[in-house]
Amino acid sequence: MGRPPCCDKGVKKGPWTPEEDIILVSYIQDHGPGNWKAVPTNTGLSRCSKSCRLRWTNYLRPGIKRGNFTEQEEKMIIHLQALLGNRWAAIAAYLPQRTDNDIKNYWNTYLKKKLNKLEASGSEGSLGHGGVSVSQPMSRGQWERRLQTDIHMAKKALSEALSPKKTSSTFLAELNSNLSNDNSTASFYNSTKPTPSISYASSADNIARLLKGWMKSTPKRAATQNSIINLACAGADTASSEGTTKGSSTSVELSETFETLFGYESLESSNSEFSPSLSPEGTLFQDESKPDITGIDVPFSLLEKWLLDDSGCQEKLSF
DNA sequence: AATGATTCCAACCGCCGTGGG
DNA sequence: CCCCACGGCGGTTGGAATCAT
Repeated sequence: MGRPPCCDKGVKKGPWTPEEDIILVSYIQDHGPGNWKAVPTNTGLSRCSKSCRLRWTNYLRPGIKRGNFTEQEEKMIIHLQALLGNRWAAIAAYLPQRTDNDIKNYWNTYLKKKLNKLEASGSEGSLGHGGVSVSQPMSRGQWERRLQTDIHMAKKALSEALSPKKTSSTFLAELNSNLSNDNSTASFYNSTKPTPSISYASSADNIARLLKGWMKSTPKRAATQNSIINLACAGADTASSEGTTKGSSTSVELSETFETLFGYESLESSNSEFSPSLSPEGTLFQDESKPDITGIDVPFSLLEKWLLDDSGCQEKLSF
């Protein structure tokens, strides 16, 4: 039997208006994201719950970077797509500022063509393992083993970082320092060149910014353990998981450690400006759309380094 | 300038997993 | 157990924007 449509007839479809966005954002300000079923009822929006959730997670949620994928992001997507397949939500976990929908669109409209073009032009191997359809000098199994090794190393590094000598603030300071010192990473995080988007996109941005002060007044509501981990690690469930390590004991321990170490207060004090890169608001909200970061194992910078490190078997991308 | 083709992306659709009753 | 509601995910689509002729 077919499942009845989630949306009754009468619900509005199509593009969201600024007014609808404001209503939705206002509601989420008051109640926090979640319980989407109740959103249309409580707001009077003629939208189905899924539509509301999608609008929030893909567009209105703070901390989203739109358009202009950097070369680093591009590489990461290619790498991760090769590793994980079309698991866009998992891939998006590694690109905290991007939504799965965005990545999926980017892949389907741009990267896939690029790769196909490369393949057709005979520059086989130029992507190394990165290209899905490009011949792979290293087998998937080999990549997974390498990944495991790197994850192990990353865990070790994380443990060191979490040693009692280091306070959360120093760790965060180091993290920030790493992010800003590493050229590739810095450019990755700081490339906030505004999208030449339509006017409404900008206004949606502004709507998201309305939330700037909200989390500070209601920090606990949407703040979860994972979101805090998100800030430090920025997602890493699937690298090791691919059906294996979600919720592993190590992950849980690390999660708990993070939870203990990083209270909301420390996050708040370290970020007064709404930053698209390391904003607590952003990451907190990202948690709503990417909650499945339970298997946090690897500091993002390390994983990213690995992903972008082509020394092993990756040649320079030359599109 | 007009028009047809192509690109891009926001939003929708339908399936799946999960948790509560 | 089974059923159902819900949230999440990946695939697909419609139409606006852009490009080519």
